[in-house]
Amino acid sequence: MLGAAELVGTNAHVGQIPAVAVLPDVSSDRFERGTVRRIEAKEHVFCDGDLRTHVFRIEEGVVALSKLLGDGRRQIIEFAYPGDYIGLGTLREHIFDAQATCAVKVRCLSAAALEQEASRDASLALRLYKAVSAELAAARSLLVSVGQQSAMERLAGFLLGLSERGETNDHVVKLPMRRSDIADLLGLTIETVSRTITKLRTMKVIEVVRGTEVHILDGDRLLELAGR
Amino acid sequence: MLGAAELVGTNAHVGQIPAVAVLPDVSSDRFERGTVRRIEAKEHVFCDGDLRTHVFRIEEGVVALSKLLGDGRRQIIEFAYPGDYIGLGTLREHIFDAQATCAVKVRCLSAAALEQEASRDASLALRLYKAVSAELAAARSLLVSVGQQSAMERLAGFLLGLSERGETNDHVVKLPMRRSDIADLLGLTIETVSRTITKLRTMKVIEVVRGTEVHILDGDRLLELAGR
DNA sequence: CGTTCATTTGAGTGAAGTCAAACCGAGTGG
DNA sequence: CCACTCGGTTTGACTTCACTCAAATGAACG
Repeated sequence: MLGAAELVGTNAHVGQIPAVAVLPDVSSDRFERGTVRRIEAKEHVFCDGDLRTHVFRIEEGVVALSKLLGDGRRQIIEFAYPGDYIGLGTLREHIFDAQATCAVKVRCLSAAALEQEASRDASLALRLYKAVSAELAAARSLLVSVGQQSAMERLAGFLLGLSERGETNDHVVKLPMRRSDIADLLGLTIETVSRTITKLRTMKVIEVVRGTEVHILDGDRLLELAGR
Repeated sequence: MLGAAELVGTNAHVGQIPAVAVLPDVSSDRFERGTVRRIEAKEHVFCDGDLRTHVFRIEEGVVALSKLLGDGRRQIIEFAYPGDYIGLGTLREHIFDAQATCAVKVRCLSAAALEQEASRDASLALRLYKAVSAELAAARSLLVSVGQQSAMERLAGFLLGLSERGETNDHVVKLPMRRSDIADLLGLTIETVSRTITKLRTMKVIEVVRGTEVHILDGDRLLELAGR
């Protein structure tokens, strides 16, 4: 097993930031070990093309996984929330950017050690399998939305998704990301996202507080609008 | 372990079709065991909502994995080619349709037995992990295309993808699916797919024989048009 | 209080969608 | 062997939803 020292400063993009808490965790669960590291808003956890040296578990905050096209277009693949893993897979290099949308804490796990252990420990390997399966389901569901639904359907679905995941109560949704992040997730532009939110407001389906907090006034209507 | 008999006729949608070849395979590899079953074009291997009793490996032909929306809109998630697995995951029920685009042969593997064995055999679990990881990469790449690219970019990328996978030589691509399948994969309409193909023809980038065979005349140009 | 960055709103455009008709190739049966 | 059908594909005319460009508004912070 790798020592904590080897987990610090290995990624150039966050290398400048010292780990806030170094916890050489003694838990028997591989998923619980590793150092925790703080990453500021807009900083990268890793970049497209980086060697995939670590897998990260989000402890706090939200990380956007995205692909940047040559001309600046960007598709967000998913938002990773506390408890989610990023950097899983079998490729030698990352093929996406992982960028903090706000201040974030991640737990760093050595990818090599994880996979080596998984080749001996079936239950660990199965957990990896289940974790990627969940990501797969999420990616496919987003694909359906982006490929087939209107701006309104996509946004309504997005808000419902957040409210279901929500730590707080079901009809108050905190948006921990910018409009541009939502736009790039849903395959829309900032302007379309904004106009659609405005439309939902004028329809009295939602109410927006300080731009970042959405109150769902009419959940049934929102469900309809999402097409389900 | 389940015997071959238990792998036959368990799926209502193909239950009428007797297995063409019953092969109680003695291979030590779980992935090689199971009966092979023939499925005609347009028949379902499984449906959205079905219990996930089996995992299938495509032996021959192409299967479209898709999600049908209430009003008839459809998003194809991926085309599964020989060697690919469909039905992997951890959910109790399927959440997509799997439909043969042409005559197909699939090998049927009991999902329960597979997962039970994986919980004991780490190398099997790791193979499952890698298989799903590959699907995840494919789904994400399609998502980027559908979310950010123009009709021309999507179609050019699709043709390049086929030519790279191609069994035959690199600049002849067989299309084993209808225009509507391509449209539903790329998040376009039949008409847009057709018009875009026509544009590629008039640009002398491709040539189309009997609607189903695409000859790539100018691969470099096609790469450009795909945005890479 | 001014600067900066994010969001909203407005006006006009365009890429892809819709609806409708023509076309084409493969079968089928007179 | 040819006329007819039938599914799939192509083409045409028109519409629309979301994009682009541009300006106004608002919130956060020194």
